[in-house]
Amino acid sequence: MKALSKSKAATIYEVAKHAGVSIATVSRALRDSDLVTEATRARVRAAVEALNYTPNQSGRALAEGRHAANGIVFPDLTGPYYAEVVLGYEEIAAELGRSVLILTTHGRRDAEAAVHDLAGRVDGLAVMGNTVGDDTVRAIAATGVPLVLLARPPVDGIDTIRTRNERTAAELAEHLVAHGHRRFVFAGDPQAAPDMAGRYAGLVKVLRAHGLPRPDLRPCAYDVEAGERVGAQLMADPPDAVVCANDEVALGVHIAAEAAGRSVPHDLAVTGWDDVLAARFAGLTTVTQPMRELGATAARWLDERIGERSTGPDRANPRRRVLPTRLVTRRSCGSHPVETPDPLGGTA
Amino acid sequence: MKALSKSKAATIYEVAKHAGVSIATVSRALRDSDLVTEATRARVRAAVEALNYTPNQSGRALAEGRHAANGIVFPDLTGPYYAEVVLGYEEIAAELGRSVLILTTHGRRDAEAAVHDLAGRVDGLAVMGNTVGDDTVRAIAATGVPLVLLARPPVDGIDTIRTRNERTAAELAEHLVAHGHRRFVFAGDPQAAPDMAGRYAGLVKVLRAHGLPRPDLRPCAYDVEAGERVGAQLMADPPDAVVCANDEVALGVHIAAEAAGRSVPHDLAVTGWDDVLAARFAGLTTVTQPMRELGATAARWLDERIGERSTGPDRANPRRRVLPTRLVTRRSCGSHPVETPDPLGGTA
DNA sequence: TTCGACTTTGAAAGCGCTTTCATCGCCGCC
DNA sequence: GGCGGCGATGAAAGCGCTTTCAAAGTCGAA
Repeated sequence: MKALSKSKAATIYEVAKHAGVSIATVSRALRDSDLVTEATRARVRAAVEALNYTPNQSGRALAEGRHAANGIVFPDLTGPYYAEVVLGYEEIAAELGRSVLILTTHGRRDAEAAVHDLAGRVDGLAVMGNTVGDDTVRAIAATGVPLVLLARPPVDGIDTIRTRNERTAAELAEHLVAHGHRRFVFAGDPQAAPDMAGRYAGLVKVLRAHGLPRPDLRPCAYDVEAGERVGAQLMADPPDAVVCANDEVALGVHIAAEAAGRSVPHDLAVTGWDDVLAARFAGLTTVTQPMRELGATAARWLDERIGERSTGPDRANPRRRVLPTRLVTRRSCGSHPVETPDPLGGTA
Repeated sequence: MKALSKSKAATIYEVAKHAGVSIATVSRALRDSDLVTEATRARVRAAVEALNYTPNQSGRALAEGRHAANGIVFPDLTGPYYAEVVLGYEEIAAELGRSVLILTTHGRRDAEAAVHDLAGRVDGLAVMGNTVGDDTVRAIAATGVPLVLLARPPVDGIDTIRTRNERTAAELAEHLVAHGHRRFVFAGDPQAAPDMAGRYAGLVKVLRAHGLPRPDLRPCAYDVEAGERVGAQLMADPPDAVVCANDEVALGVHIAAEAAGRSVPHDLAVTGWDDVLAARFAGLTTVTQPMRELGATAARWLDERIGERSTGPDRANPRRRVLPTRLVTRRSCGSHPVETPDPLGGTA
């Protein structure tokens, strides 16, 4: 019960010696093989206890030819969006006996190398959005590591899960037009992420269908501060509606508008995307996405692909899935609400 | 450039054969050792490219005797709190050349075993709050894996980083008392987490100092729904102030109060903890914590401990740090504000 | 009592990599 | 022209574990 001084972790050899058996027996006893006597198993367990043994998982991974770990790559954890995806992913991966390695590419220049390195540590990898280029994705897929792309356009024969952007954006746009809005601004960068491109496209399509002018495009980062800056610029000559790439931007625009003495939705409508908690309190019209499910589905698909790898057919027919999203109308989208009895709840 | 059909990842042996060198040379070429000719290196690189080689990190870890990975254990990613901590941790770990393995103990019964397993995959481990018992913490520390505890009372000689709870809670309580509040409720469970215990203790101390009755203790979970339930119960006979364990609970109470026709802060004050984005929009008085820094500091300390392990002295003198927190007063704490020119910003 | 069939255990190979140590050329120098 | 020295490379050991294969016990039946 001491061993504290040793500072070097015990190995299976020491456990074997302590228990008076071979390392093979120790391994079997710990793996719940029924090839060992109860008595032997007890002795081994006692030795494990005494030496405070923790199996080295690298050794195990090497011997088994698998890592028992999955990776996930995303731009950043900021905001609840990615956090929820990761959580759903981890939950299912853990159920399936896999650890989860995370990697954010946020402010890195060596992102591609880091992802490659990660690929060498895992049995399967989920990649979110525009974190790395298609070339890297293809190269990793070619090494045989199962991959699933999240919120990103499909690449070759690789499994992909997305959320519905264009159609729900169109629905949102129709709603705004029905409110009487005519001059639109889109705050966000369609080039920055595929999701954003879809949202922009949905908006553009509807405006065109109604013979309205194209939205004024204001590329910006995806945080409150960026929204505030865009909002402040707009306040000189406010449009009818500002469709924002996500809730953070929308909340920033909201703040800027009020700071400039404009009222939302009286003077202008503002909408977001993601339905963060704050959206509820700001009365922000937005869109909910099943983020947890996005992560969970990725983990399940990967597990299946990893299972397939040894047997059966390989990446013949890639899986594709688009998860539904849902418009949540609150008061920020227009001054004459047709809905929303509960100002905090939003419509179902 | 194909190898797609193989489905089996290339090893260093195949690269060596392809390049016409030994595996030692391949290893050296890839590790940027200056022991190889530029010409050789180029040949190796070409072979790596051609075979789409990704080094197996388990093999490397085993050979090097290190994992080049850190772990972090936390209850759940829900809410921005843990996400931010993880992000700060990952950022620094990545800078230091370490991957990050996450593990949530949320709804698990085998949490202790999972943490043990994780300990066998990493060079260092951060453990948040009440995720696992002290025994497990001690057992892992005894194996020689450097550990750092976050938001948790110190255990033996193990490094610990916390945020200031009791003192800032006292400050908050003083503020509320100054507002004239007398009957307090604490919504949250001091038994559930050490942080919560500290917040409760700070409140109790101040009330006693003022000769006021002890707060009415309402244990609850830490999400909006739990807050709503507690809030609904309280509305029959509203107290002067509801001090909540975190912002989510506070926002729930807020919702329940308004649903019951009570106004915050006119009829009762509500305060939270964490300063989530929504707190700004709900005008919630709360406390900010340097969560990112919490994670970042943990990653740095671990790196140092890992470095020490080979040389120098071991866990003789454990490190301890308490990160400062800061009261953010907004309108929810009292109806006659002494501060806060900007209703959305809060005071510095 | 003896033999075969199980059951339990041990010896050893091998997973993919790093690294020490030895070897092999090659250069410059005496 | 021979030799020491050095730079580049290869052979092989070993990291901690799992697993195959063989050996050693154990038991029941003949």
